[in-house]
Amino acid sequence: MTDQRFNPLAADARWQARWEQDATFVADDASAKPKSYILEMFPYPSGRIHIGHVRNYTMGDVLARYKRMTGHEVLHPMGWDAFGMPAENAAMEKGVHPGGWTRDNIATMRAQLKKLGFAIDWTRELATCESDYYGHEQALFLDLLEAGLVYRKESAVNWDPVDMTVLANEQVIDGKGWRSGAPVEKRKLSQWFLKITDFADELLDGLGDLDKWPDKVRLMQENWIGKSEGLTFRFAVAGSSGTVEVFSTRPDTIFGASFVAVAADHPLAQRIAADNADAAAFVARCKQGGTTAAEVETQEKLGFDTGLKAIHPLDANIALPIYIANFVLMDYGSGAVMGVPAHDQRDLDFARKYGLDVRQVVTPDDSADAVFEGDTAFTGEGRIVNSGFLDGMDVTAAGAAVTARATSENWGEATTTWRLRDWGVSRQRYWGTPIPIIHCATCGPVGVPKDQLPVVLPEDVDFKTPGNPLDRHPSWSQVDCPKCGGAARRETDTLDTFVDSSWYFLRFASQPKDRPFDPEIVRQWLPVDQYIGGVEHAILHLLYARFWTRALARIGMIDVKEPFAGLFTQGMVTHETYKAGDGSWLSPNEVKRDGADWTRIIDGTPVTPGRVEKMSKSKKNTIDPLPIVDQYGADAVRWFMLSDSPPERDLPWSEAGIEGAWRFVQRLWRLIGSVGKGGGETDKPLAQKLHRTIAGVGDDISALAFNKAVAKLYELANAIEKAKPSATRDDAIDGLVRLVAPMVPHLAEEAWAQMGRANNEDRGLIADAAWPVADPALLVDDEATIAIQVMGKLRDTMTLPKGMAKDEIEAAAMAREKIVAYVGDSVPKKVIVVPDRLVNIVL
RNA sequence: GCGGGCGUGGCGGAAUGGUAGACGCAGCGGACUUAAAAUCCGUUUUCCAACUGGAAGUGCGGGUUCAAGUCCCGCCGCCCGCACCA
Repeated sequence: MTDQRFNPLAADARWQARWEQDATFVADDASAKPKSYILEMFPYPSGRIHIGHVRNYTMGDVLARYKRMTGHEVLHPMGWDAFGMPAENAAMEKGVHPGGWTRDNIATMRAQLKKLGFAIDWTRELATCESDYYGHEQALFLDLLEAGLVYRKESAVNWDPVDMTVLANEQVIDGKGWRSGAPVEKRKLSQWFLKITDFADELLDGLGDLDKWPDKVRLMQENWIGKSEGLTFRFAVAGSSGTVEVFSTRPDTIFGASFVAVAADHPLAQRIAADNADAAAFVARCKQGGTTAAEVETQEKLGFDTGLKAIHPLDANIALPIYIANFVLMDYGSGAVMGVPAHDQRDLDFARKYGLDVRQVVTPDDSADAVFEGDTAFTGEGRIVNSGFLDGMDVTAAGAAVTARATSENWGEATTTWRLRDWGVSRQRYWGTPIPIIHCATCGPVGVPKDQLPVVLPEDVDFKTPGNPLDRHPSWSQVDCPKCGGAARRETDTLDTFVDSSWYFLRFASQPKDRPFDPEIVRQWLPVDQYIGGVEHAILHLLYARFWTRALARIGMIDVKEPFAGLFTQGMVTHETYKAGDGSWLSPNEVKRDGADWTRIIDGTPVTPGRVEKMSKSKKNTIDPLPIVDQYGADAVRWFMLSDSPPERDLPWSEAGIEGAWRFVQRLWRLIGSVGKGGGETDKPLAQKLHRTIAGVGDDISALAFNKAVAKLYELANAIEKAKPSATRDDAIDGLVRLVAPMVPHLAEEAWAQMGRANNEDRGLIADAAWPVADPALLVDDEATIAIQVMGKLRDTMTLPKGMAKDEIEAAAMAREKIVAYVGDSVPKKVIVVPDRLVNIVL
């Protein structure tokens, strides 16, 4: 009845054209069905689709198709995160325009995605680099500005003194600019910030409701927001009227303080540096190096003794040296800390280095030496010692006592501090959304009136000189002030691309021309039911999108607070690496395998296979999925993406794996071709297998456990192959086709048509067919295999009817020949019986 | 440095605290074939015994439990994030 072999090249094109022609996957805003919004993180148009994309979109696609078959109206859109630095780098390196480069890449990648047969509603495609997207973003920015959620302040950037340009963190390598090689400096610029800290509490509390998010992501966000309760208090500075304010989460250790440290850009440090050359040199040295936390925290801890003394608020006889230190961050707390070396590792390292006192004030036992030995700080619970009125209290009580005293004596107060900082969105770059602000000498910064939006990026820019082309553009920035009409200047910074990705899921739901979205339609689709992307976005993108959504909710534009009800973080695709004799990396298509050995194809020289690693251009272990799609068809590639590795873990790409998938696709095809040979016979074991598979595969797909669904489908296929022709077998094949349809949709459509089902249901497509329903009666087993252990070791198994009483099971176990041999004459001390599972005899 | 995760055969992995290794890949043996491809059948944790069996075994070291891959404590290794990569 069917062709001998499944021909994916013909089938893929045929069904893709059919789906497009029928508008099969176009989401209907007016549908009465329950909605399901499935979204994968949209790609950056880097040039070509890579395997990671294929894996990501295949997962979402299976879920989207499964939801369709289970009666949902599915929204599964696709777009392009199209602004960003790679386009500008391409412009500088290849002399192409960022816009042209980006749009060409989009065209290529769209065509590539279409070849994979994804069930995407392409009518909603968007690209963030087009003014019909970013213009609305500018309007939203102005709304937030009006609501008081946007402000301007100074903030440090990485400055390359040779290229005279701002560098991104990834452009700073070992503290040097990636192009110039010059040591990078921190430089302060006036920049725009969004008040995400206003939402810190909400964003933290909201995590509690996100029960379909991985715990690890919620935990990471919780730690990132970093709520900490403590005491803000002031030290008087000896010999002056000034004070230094510090924040500490451990006020109980206040008598253990042996120094105070301030950040290099703390006002006190600045003041001292103004008339102390050594201090100025130290402050300048702290400005060297990059701005990242990792860099700051791995630097050698350095301090500069200012000579000033801080008076201990609880004992005026204690004077603590005040240091300027490179590990204290101006952005956190008050930019100054008290150092308690005995109970904080970083403080201890610092004290040892500079020969400062180390006073122990918390003890886990009764030892109460005033002097702390050793190089490991004690940070645990214990009793307070050497601390005057606090002695004998536990850590919590002592903290409360100090806070109460500070409050009553007015030198400090209980404070909640957050690690989360406001979101700096200014970027000194061209290829991004222009910030819709006009700077006027008399009126200050003024928002561009909404009727003048979008502020469109000029196309005529040059990239021959480094720095921001918008800033250098001869006329673009010259405008009149919207308020006073006087000569003014446009803001030439653009928005962080994370802003673009903070609301694209709203625009997918609804895209009117005259406003960012229609709130009514957004209400229907949002929240996204299942969002899928890499863990690398666990914090920034996901937190910013949560914030942006809440900000829009606060100003009354939408009523959803959490954009993503369900989240799944998928693993990377990895590949073995290969090294030539000279140590250079080789790509997989430059090498071949001879038995256990690997050789280089061009000259037959030996090759050393290396570790399986994340695909990267530098190690040349990348695989281009498109030639593989052309060779094996979309279904084999999709099947391989789903089999074996759990989706949250890394997937090692292998030639053998794709060939295995190809063989399975062909095997399925032959199996389906054998349908219709049965008469009226039934085959109960096969029916049970089918219905268990139906139940299991549905559960597995819902949980995104695709590898488990695949394993169950293999088992069903094996069982059908072994079964004799029967009506049950034909039913099982029908079921199998429906069950594999979300994963190998082209083959399933082809089979559906060949099986003559095309005219029976809906529009004749399996994409619209119903997901089978498991018969509960066939899911239960009437027998159980029971393990028999003696002293916890498996010695025998027996098969008994399900639901037998414990004592009957025990008696049956004790009567087994093997068990009698093990137990002998001894009387068991105890026998544990888990009905239908196991018996454990303890001697 | 800080935060988070992961670690099970040759490989990818499966396993509500209850029979570790389902399912797949690769390998090995066989059938079919003039031959090959394709396909099909069997086999495959390690060690000892070589028949039926026994012992060890889930990164390392401890612990809880009748029972631990799973729970607890301490390590090691690798991966992700650290606010201007997306």
